[in-house]
Formats: sequence, C-alpha cells, structure tokens
Amino acid sequence: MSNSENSPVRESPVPMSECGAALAIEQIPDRWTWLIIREMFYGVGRFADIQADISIPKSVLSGRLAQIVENGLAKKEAYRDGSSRTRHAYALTQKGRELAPVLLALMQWGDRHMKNGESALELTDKRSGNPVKIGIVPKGGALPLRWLSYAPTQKKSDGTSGD
Amino acid sequence: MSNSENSPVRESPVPMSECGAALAIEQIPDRWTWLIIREMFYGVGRFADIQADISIPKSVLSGRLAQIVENGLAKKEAYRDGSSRTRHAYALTQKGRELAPVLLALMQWGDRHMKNGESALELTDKRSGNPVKIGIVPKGGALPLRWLSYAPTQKKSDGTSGD
DNA sequence: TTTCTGAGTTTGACATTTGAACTCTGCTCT
DNA sequence: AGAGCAGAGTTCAAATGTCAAACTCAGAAA
Repeated sequence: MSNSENSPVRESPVPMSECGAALAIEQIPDRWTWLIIREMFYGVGRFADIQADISIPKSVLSGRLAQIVENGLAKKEAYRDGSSRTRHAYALTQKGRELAPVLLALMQWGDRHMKNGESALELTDKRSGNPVKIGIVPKGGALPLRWLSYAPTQKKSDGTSGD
Repeated sequence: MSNSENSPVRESPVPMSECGAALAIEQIPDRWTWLIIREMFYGVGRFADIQADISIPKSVLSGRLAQIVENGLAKKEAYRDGSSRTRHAYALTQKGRELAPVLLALMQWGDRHMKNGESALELTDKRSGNPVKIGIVPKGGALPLRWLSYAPTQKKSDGTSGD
C-alpha cells in the first residue's frame, strides 16, 4: 500500500458503511460461502456435487445457498440432464461472475505463499493465447473478463480418461 | 469465466488441497479476519482502534489477531507514541501486504454492486499520478504494488478539520 | 403404485460467538 | 514510593451456529 506511513493511523479513513470492501465482505462472510462460490466458478452447480467437493454439511450448504441467491450472486436454474429428468443447479449471475478477479487474485496469492508459486490453473487471454494474471493496471487497461480462459495445469501423467 | 460451458461440471477441476484459492481461504476464513486485515491495510494497527472501527468483541479480536500473526500475515510491533510509553501495534508483513490486489478487487466489486460505482478510495500510480485499478493483465504487464497509492475520495464538503 | 434419487429439513450434541466483568502491566501523577 | 489509569487482553455464562445422522418430500422410472 504505502502512503506516508509514519504515524500510526487511529481510525480507518473510510468507515465500514462506505467501504466497498467492507460491503463486499458482508456478502461473502465466511469460509463456506467463499468455497461455494469457488465451486460455481469451476462450473460445479449441483447441490450434491458441491457438497461432495468441499465436504460441507447439507444443512449448512442449504442455508448458504439461500443467502447467496438472496444476495444475487447466483440463481437456481432448471436444466435437462441428457434426456432425462429435470434437475436444478446453481449458477453464478453476472454479479457473481464479476467476482472472478477477486477469486483469481486470491488464488494467485495462495499459489505464491502456500504452493511455492505453483499454480493449478493456467489463465490465458483466449484471443491471443498469451498467459495473463490479475494485477494493478492503468484504468482502462484491463482485459475484459470474457476474454479470460483457464485450464488446469498439467499434473504428472494422469492416466488420461479415468473411467 | 467462460470455458466451453455446456454440460454441467460434476466435480471441480482442481481439488481443494491443490487450489491456491482454497488454501488462501483457509488463512482468511471469516468476516472478522477480512475486516481486521482491511483495517491493517488502512494502517490501523492498535487493538483498541481496530476494535472501535469494526465493532468486534475483544475476545474474538484477540483470537483472530493471534491466528493472523500465526499465519504470518501480520506481526506485533512495539513503537513509541510521541515520547510517551511503549505501545504495540499489529502491522502487515510482506505476505499480508500482498493481499492488496485481493482486497482492492473486492473493493472494486463492492463499489460497483453495492455503491453504484462510487468508490471511497482513489487508486493511482504514484509515479505518473494516473488512476489505476485491479484487472486482468498480460503476464508481466502489471504495475508493481509499491507504485500504488491511494487517497480517500472527496466526499461532499466535509467541514474539514472536524472538532 | 412402488421405488429411487436428488435436494433439502429436522434433530440434538457440540463448538463458537457475544458482551460484560475481571485481570495484568507499565506508565503517569502526586 | 504508592495510587490511579489506560491499553490489551482473559474469563465467564448465555445465545447462536455447526455437525452428522436421520428424516421428509417431489419427480421420474419401473
């Protein structure tokens, strides 16, 4: 950050009620909510699938999903699985999708500090195919979200088609 | 995000234990931890000041600070207030400071979706003075964190020097 | 109609959070 | 030196939230 950081600051320059960060935190207040949104980013939207991936108790998942929908981050959608029964899945709304930079910045930070810089996901500009990251840019200089593409980094030989 | 997003994904492509985002979330698991880190970003580091700003119970603050220090996001430092007694304050470490893009991306999101795009903080490149933001950039194209400067946005006439 | 399955809700034991009261330490005042 | 005070916690009981297992319910399949 680094402003003139000499004397201790006694009070935040921006009160909670006017700070975008604080307001955002109210919408994603806990670990479970973050992890659920992470799942949805990866495209995992069905109740049981989310539950299995992150090992969340059903009762908690149900409550968190309700909040997430209430806050407009995701919505519940019906879809047709193959040609079979109607199913439901939660999918991010535009508002939810716009959390991508946050989640990706978090991922970059986690990769750097908890995984010695090894990322499990490769981000690229889908126009050029060039690698991208989240960072500080001159206003107007960022690539639009819809150009972003990601692919899991190749792990050691994975036996390819498992099943 | 937008990969080939047709069939529903049944499982996250990156397991929790290898996902930088999931690992990061473990270090900042709840609302209070986020808010405390927000305070430290603003330079607020003293126990009582943090407590007053975010209205956290002392017992919880004390526990969260211990975790934050344990995770290496901040450290407790002694300093001399004026010429008076020794005091202590918590200050972000390098690791903690590198959360800036996450927090700022969160702020941008909050400003856009909860404040009609009005930000309480103006970010600039401190060399050029040009406004900056957090976004997707070609790898190597981001400005270094230390060039970032911020200032509270002018609110409607604030009577200056309150008191 | 019965069965199955995905998506919850309910339950009751356990854990965490709250807010108030209490402690401890190191100045500062007399 | 001794009393007082303020900052930075700790301790406690009540309220709230979490967990895992058992239960419910609706729609499709047999």
